Amino acid sequence: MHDPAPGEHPLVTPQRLWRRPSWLINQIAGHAHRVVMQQVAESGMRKQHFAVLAAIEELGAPTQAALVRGLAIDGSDMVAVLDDLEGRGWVERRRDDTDRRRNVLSLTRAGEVALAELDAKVDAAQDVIFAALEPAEREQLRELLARVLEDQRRRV
Amino acid sequence: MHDPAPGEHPLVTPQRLWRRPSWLINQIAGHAHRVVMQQVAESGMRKQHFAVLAAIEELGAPTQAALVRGLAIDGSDMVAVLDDLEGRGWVERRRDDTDRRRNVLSLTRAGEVALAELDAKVDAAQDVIFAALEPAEREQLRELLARVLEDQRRRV
DNA sequence: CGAATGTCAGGTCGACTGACATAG
DNA sequence: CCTATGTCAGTCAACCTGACATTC
Repeated sequence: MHDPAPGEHPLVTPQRLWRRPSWLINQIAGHAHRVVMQQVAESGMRKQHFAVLAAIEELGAPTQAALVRGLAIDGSDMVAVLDDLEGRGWVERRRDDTDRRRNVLSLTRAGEVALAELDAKVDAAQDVIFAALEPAEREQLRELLARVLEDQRRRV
Repeated sequence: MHDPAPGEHPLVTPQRLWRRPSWLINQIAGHAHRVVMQQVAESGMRKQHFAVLAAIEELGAPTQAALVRGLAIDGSDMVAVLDDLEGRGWVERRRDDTDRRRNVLSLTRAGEVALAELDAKVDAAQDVIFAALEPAEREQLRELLARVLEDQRRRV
């Protein structure tokens, strides 16, 4: 289309929505999801795969149930994600001897390598998403968000 | 730092995720979605219905395409939302005489009433979601988010 | 027994893609 | 011709529900 006027599509959004933090968060979450996925999809992964890999490495040898609670990923989906990661040889599931209901998870060496790659890509995505903010402002935002999330979890 | 812990589950989440604003935003967006939906579902609505109603009222008599751009709702989904709103008698679609590709949208009086109700419910949801923040902090958060979103839209 | 864990089948909402007819 | 607009069909990731067998 030709561009005669400076604003061909004004891209108007009602004040009613700009004033709701929940709407803003939702929009940004959508954008963030797109950016992260674009990075992560190059390795054939999704966001949850990264979260699960990161959690397993950092938490030592967690059970599935621990990840379900800590990552707020549904138990049904967790099964599918772990099936996938196990199929790639990045994660090992083994039955806990002391409580045979539980699966204890661990990373393979290939899993650690994959995690390191994903980690860099997700990190790069942050810079794209929050490019508008100075480092100090980004940290300020992070802190406010963390407090909101902590409060939300406390009220479960 | 330590949980008062009536429950035995520490609810551990890796630092790797808490340090990524995009993960925090995603978690909060999920929670916000739940809270808003719970409010709005009482009227048999969804979030997008509210956004569309609010946009039509505030923008005057927009076209569908204007809403698609301004609200970042996909054109396909917009059709379904408007079908629904029109079916309830809250919105009217009429062909634009000067450009017969376009649908011009307007609220009925019943639509205005419904919007007012939804508006109050969505507003109440904000207080639940961001209860952890003082009013000044909430405004600070809103401003940071708005800048991130403005930047994101500028880079289309 | 009751509770927790992992698994499976299925449903919903929102984001998206591709195709299409009509109109400018 | 080419673009914009609205519509339709259908995919996909994330989220959620309910049921179930096994184990504590």
